[in-house]
Amino acid sequence: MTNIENRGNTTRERIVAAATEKFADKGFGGATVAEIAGRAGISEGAIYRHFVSKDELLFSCLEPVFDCIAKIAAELLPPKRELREKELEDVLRDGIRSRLEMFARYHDEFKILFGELPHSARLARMYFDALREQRDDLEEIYLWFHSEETIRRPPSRSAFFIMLGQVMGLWGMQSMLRLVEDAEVEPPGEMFAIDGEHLLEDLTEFMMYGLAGVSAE
Amino acid sequence: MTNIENRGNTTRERIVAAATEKFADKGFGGATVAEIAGRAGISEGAIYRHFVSKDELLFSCLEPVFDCIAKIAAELLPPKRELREKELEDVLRDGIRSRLEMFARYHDEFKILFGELPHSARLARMYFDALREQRDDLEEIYLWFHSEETIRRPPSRSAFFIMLGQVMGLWGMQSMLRLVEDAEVEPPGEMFAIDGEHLLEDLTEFMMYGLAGVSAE
Amino acid sequence: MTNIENRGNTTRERIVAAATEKFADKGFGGATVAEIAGRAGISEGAIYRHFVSKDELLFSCLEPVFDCIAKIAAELLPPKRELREKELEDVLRDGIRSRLEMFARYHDEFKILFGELPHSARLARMYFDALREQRDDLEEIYLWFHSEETIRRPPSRSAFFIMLGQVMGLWGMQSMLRLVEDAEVEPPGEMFAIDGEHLLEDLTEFMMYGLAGVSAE
Amino acid sequence: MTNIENRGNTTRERIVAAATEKFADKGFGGATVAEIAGRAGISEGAIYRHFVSKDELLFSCLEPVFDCIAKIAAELLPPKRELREKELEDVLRDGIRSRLEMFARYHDEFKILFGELPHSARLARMYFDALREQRDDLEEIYLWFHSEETIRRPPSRSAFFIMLGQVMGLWGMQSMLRLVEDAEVEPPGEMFAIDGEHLLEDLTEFMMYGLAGVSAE
DNA sequence: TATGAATGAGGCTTCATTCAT
DNA sequence: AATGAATGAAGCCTCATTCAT
Repeated sequence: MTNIENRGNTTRERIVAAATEKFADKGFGGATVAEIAGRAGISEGAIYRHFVSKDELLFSCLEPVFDCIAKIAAELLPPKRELREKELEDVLRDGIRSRLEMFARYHDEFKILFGELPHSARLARMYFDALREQRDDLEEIYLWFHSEETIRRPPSRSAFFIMLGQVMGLWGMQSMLRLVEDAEVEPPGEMFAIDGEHLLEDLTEFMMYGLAGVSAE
Repeated sequence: MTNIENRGNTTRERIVAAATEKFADKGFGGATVAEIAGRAGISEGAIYRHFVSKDELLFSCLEPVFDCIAKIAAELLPPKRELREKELEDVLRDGIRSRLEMFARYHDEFKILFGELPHSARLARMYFDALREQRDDLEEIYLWFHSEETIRRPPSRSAFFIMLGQVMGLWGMQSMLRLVEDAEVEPPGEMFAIDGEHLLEDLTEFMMYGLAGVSAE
Repeated sequence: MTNIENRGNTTRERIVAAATEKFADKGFGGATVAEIAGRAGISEGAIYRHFVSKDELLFSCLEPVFDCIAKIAAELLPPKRELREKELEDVLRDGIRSRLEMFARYHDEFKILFGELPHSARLARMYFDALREQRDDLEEIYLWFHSEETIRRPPSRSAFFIMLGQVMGLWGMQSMLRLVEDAEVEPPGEMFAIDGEHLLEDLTEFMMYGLAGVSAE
Repeated sequence: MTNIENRGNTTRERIVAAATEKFADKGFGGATVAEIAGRAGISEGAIYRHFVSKDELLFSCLEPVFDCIAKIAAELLPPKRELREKELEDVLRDGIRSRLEMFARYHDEFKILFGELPHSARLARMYFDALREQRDDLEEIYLWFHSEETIRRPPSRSAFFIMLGQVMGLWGMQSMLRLVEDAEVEPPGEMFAIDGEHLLEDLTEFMMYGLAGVSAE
């Protein structure tokens, strides 16, 4: 357990770091303000000098995720302009990689987000707002590759929804992996002995050609 | 909100029904014994004649899911014997359908399970145990279709993990859909206006051929 | 643990036997009606057909003790009439023996009584009433032996109080012994390896001559 | 009822004082945390900043008794070194007096201790441990006076057990007296109209020479 | 700013007692 | 008479939040 002090110089940053850790570990309801304060190395009351309530602290913890989701979406745009020079496979690989990296980097934050999402209308609203933006970028890319005849079918109604499902699947894999890594539970056999780089390749291939497909050429 | 009395005749069943509803709605920690009792139409203390603790009540709520997961795995076996007569596409479609149905039928239960999984070692262990069994069946099917040359590649280390990811993705889609349906939040545009039957077809197609692949023949 | 059914044929007697056992073991407050019912082999509700409340059950358990205290006092009387033919030592020995037997026979009951006495005015009143009767008998005996010049000093104000103290001491010894015998705790060395018959003799001698005294003759 | 604030300046001390009072009055199980808090003039929850549980509070209340028992035992030692210059009678009188004072000073604490002893293995163990130490000191004194021929008989197996009984008897007398003094019950006649100084003398005499004995000289 | 004791509402659980069967 | 499910009051304990220092 690294010294939490490294993660931020200001008291406020230390509190957010401690809270993120605890919320991820025990859930929002399961973590207590007292233990967050303890982890941050300050007193219980001091937290309320920086955050008006435990709820506000939660949203402060999640700020980075929403920023990150927005940034990821933004990253899709620039390539779009150079799309001519790119293969779908590379775009897919980059998208998967950046999302896996995002989930790894902000694992605690996403764990909190997806954990509380179902019980907080406000959070759900925020998340869906972030989603909306991505969809539009996604559509542009989709249509481009369809016009290039790399993607065979025009975007069905389900298309973007399926892509969302793919991202959720990515999260599911990541979090299962972490659950096992954290050694809290016995892993179910060699199923979880996954090598990151191979996974990325296999995933890209799967999303390109499925289980049974081959390249059209 | 339907009358909960319909869901079971015995008090015990009514309690489980009420608890499942509340746990799904607010999370295990967020739901109180008092409100479960209220929903079940009995007094708080009465719950403890039927369940030794709130924890035991949680596990009683989840029993159906574990039974169901086991049953789903079992369902894979019989088709396996008739595999010769079946196309991979049909097997895939059936698998997706049965999982979507499972997630729909036991939506509350899975919501509880996946919500508590990260914070309960015991639950995680139970879930992973259930997973292990499925993997073996999956492998047999995979190998069969590979020997038939329908599936192009031998099972990589990632293969079953990716399949797990696909199932998690299915759950992610379902729960997002429900979140929106429950009208607690504004849906993010027409992205969620999904028709079940089309989704099933599109998903099957996607898992068969990916975004860019075509049939080998 | 002997079958409690032996201790009484009627349901009421079985309840009293079970309650006495449980009250002695866990205290009045610590024992629950449910476990008493369980031990008696009947249902919880059935107890209330025989006793109006847990309190009444307590007093029913203690009836035998009060009867016994009265009987012990009565036993002192007959010897008094034959006092001429008896030595003080024998009277003492008999008195000690009968009390040790009483404490052994009604150990549970006395444990309950002395346990609740300090917290129940009603119980205290009942006990003191029983005490009063004994005092009068005691005085008669005391005076007789004093007139015989076996007891050297006229009864001081403290005399009967000291005798009461001796009886309490007897109870203290008995209950300590039982506590150790019940093997719930490590006995403090060989201090508790006591032989009943020797104890009786030693006690009689102690009460006759103290640590340092000798017979006057 | 004196203002409890006098008994300690710190909140913790006030809580212990209030708890001791309540536990003595109603027993450990009978006293509620709420009424202890009320008596201490603080809120219920505040108690848990100072004590981890009601149980721990109990042991904190009893600390003084165990300290005192140890001290009493220690006090026996110094006189032992000056035993040559002392009469057994003085040693007895001092021993009785110090115990009566101990029981008076820590009356509530001993009431709690002897009340819970039969139902708490942990407490019983602690008490017996304290007893063990005393026994060794007692033996030394006993043997000394026996070698001096003041005590007539070599220590029988029962000897120390009888001494324990005497101490229990002392406690019995004290607590009966207090029960009556507290005016909760009608005293059983003049039996309890005891004068402390006379009692001490009479007890010393009784323990020296019993009912019938005289000095050997 | 920071502390940490204190609050008070509320959570889980127990249990004497009642009541329909 | 008996059952045992149900009640409801109360007990122990937790914790977000406040406040005097």
